[in-house]
Amino acid sequence: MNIGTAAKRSGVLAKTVRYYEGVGLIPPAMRRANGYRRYHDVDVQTLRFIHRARGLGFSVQSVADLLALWRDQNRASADVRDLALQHVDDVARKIQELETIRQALNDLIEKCHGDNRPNCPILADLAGITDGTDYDRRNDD
Amino acid sequence: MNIGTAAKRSGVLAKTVRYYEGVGLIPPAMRRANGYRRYHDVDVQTLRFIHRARGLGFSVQSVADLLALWRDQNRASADVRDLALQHVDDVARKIQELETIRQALNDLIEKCHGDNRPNCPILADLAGITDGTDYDRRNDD
DNA sequence: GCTTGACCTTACTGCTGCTGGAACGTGGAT
DNA sequence: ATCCACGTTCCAGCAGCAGTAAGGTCAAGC
Repeated sequence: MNIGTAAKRSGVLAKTVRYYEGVGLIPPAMRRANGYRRYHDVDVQTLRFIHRARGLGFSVQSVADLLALWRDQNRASADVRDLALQHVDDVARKIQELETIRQALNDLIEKCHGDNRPNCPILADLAGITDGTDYDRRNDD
Repeated sequence: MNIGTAAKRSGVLAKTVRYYEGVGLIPPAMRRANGYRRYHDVDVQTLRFIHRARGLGFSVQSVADLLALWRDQNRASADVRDLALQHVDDVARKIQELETIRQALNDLIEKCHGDNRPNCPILADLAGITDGTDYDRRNDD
């Protein structure tokens, strides 16, 4: 099959397949006489694997590692698990950061009237005004 | 003061200050006779504003919008609030995505023995094996 | 006067992970 | 003959900086 078919069957865009080849995530495809890349079912499987792993947020480098383990019949499942643990750790940390941000934003939003008047605790906070002054009676900036 | 001092006082790296000037987030600084950029307290205030806004995850473009509102004495606080609401929405969506990923990863990790043996439900899942077969009695790939 | 070291300047490259476009060749149907 | 969908390569661009090169400047110490 050509790249378009492999792309459709795997869920990876043809453009992205070429990119993956370019960065070495997948080996260079065999070519037909006309120069077209030729793919087989096994390649589609690999692309699906990649697609799922990327969907779980693994970096392209990590996907490369996972692929290597997948192909290694003598792998230890502990190595795969470690990769996943490392990743879930990163994800958890990222979630924490975003939760902190969300909380801070919600606090600020709650305090802001959101009307026609210029006074705004959000801007006041960004500007570094953090005292307890009633923002309705002062100039934020 | 020079850029290094402004950087230290604001928390923004000197390099980043130049970048912000380059992309138009802040106006070009006045120069001394020797070509050095010269900053004043008001610039440090602006940089701190930017630093905080970036810390809350606002994009550089959004920070530009916030800065414009900050400087606009006739702004409506509703406009600021809308920006914040839009952003907190994006953050919440991102958190949701990451939560979904985390859940999926944890489910997989839980199923994986993580020992010396090659059998690994994580790889099996990525490979698309999703039936209920006991993974201990089959070959994942 | 000279060196040292910290600071400043510009300009360019690289990072992640694609995505879009230009400019062109190919294949199959009408 | 023509058309369109598909394929090819290469180059540029997104965000938001960080790193590095190759220099200029300035104050302090000897």
